[in-house]
Amino acid sequence: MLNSYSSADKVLLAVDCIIFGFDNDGLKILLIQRDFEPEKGKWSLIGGFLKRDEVLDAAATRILNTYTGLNDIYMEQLHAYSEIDRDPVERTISVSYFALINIENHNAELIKNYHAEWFPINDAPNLIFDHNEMVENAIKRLRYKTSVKPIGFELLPEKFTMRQLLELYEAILSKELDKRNFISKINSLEILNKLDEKDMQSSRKGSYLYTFNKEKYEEKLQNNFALNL
Amino acid sequence: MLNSYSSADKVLLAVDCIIFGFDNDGLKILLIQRDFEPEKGKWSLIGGFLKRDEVLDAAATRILNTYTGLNDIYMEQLHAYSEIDRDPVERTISVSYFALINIENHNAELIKNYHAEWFPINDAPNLIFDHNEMVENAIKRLRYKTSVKPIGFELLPEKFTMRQLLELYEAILSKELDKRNFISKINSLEILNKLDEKDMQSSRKGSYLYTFNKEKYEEKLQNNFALNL
DNA sequence: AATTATTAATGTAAGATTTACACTTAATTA
DNA sequence: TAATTAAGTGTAAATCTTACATTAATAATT
Repeated sequence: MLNSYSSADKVLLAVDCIIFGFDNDGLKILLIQRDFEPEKGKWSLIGGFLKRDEVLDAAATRILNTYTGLNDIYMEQLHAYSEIDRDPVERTISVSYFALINIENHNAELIKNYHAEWFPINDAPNLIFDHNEMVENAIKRLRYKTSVKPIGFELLPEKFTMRQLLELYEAILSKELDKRNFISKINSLEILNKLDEKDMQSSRKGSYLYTFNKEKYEEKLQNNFALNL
Repeated sequence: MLNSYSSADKVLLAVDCIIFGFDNDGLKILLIQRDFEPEKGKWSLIGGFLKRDEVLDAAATRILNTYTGLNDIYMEQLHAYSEIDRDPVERTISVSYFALINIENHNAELIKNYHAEWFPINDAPNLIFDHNEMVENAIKRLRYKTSVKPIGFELLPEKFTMRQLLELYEAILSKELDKRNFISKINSLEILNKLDEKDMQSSRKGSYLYTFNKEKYEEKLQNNFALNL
C-alpha cells in the first residue's frame, strides 16, 4: 500500500484569525504588532502555523486561546489565500477564520503582553501581507451571517439592552436602523428573554435587560429564519 | 533576512472540484473513477495537488481543464478540509472548488478517457474520503449563490428558453416554482435579451429563446439584487 | 381543410411584509 | 416641581409576494 504521494509539493499552512469584538465604541478587531521579521513592528492578524497532527479548526481555536485566553468561541472558516509571494519568507498558504468574542471577557493582560490591541474596524492600521483583504472579506461574511443567523449575540455580554443590540447591528451592517422596526423584528424571532432587571447606566428611566435564549433559538433554527433589517 | 519558518510542519495541499452541469435530465455532477490506490475503482471528485508555484485558483482551473478541456469557467473556492486521516495515504489538506459548466460544451472524449461520468445530483454513487460532504456543501453554496447572483446562467447554453431556465432553478433549489411568478421575477431583473428566434423542439407553438445580457447584469450588480424565488 | 393536441404566454387581486413615522412614560437632576 | 433624557410603544401606507386560469400559436392528425 502506498504511503506517500511522493511527487507532490508540500507547503506551509498558516491560520489567520479575524477576531471581532464589540463595545460602546462600536465594532472592533484585535490586531497584533509583530515581534519578528519580516515586517517586525507592523500590525497583523493573529495567526500561527498548522501542526502536523492538528485539524484547521483546532489550530484556529488554539491560536485564539493563546492570545486571548478564551475558549468556546464562535469561529468559522473563511477562505484560503495562496498568492505565491504573499509571505515573503516562504511559500505559505493561509486559511482565514473569523471569531466573535465578547470584548469584556478576554484576558486583557495576555493581550497586552502580546502587544495586541483592539481597533475600530473603520480606523484600523494598515496590515501586513494580504491581511487587509482578509479583514474586508471577513466583514462581508459577518454581514451576511448576521442576516441568516443571530450570531451577533456572541459579541454581546450575557445581559444586554435593546439599544446595545441595535447598535451592534448598526455597526455590523454599517447603516442606521429604525428603532421600532428593529425591536419588533427581533421580538418576532422569539429568541430573547426579557429580564425583570434594568440597566440604569444609560438613562434615567433605565432600560430592560435581555438574555439570548439558546433553546428557543435552536428550536427555530430548523425553519431557517431570515432577519431582514 | 529569514528565509524559512523552519520549525513549522509542511503538508500536502490538494484541490477537489465539484463540477456542476445541467441538461434535460436535470442537475448533474462530474465524477471520476479512480485508477490508482487507495480506493482504486471507486468514485471520486476530480482533483489534484497544488504545485509549488501555483495559486489555488490556478490549480483548480488547471485540474478542470485537464479533465474537461474547458477554459474560462466559473469557479469559486469553497472550503478547506483538514481531518487528519481524510486521505489514508498521507496527511493532505484539500481545498474544494465548485465549477459551473455548460454540459454541452465539454470534451466528451476526454471525459471518457479519464473514466469520468456525469451523475444526477440525487442519484450519484458514494464517494471516497470526505467527498460526499464536499458535494453536500457545494450544493448548499450553489443554492445560496443562486439567490444572490444569477450564476445559474453559467450552466445553460448560450441561447435558452424560459422553461429551461425555470427547470434549472427548480433543480438547484429542488422545489417547484410558479411559472408566471418566476418569469416576472426574472424579467424584472432586466438581464435577459429576448431573441426573435424560437426553439421549436419543445412544443408546437415554439418558445422564444433568450440570451443572458452580461453588460446589463454588470450594471445592475452594483445595486446588489436579490432573487427571491 | 378542419380538428385536435400540446406547450407558451400572459395579468390581477388578495395577502403578507416592510417601511415610515411621533408621542407618552419613567426616573433623575436642577 | 419643573426640566431633561432616553425608553417604550402602534398604525397606516406602500411594497412585495403569492395564488391562480385562460388564450394563443403551431404541428400533427383526420
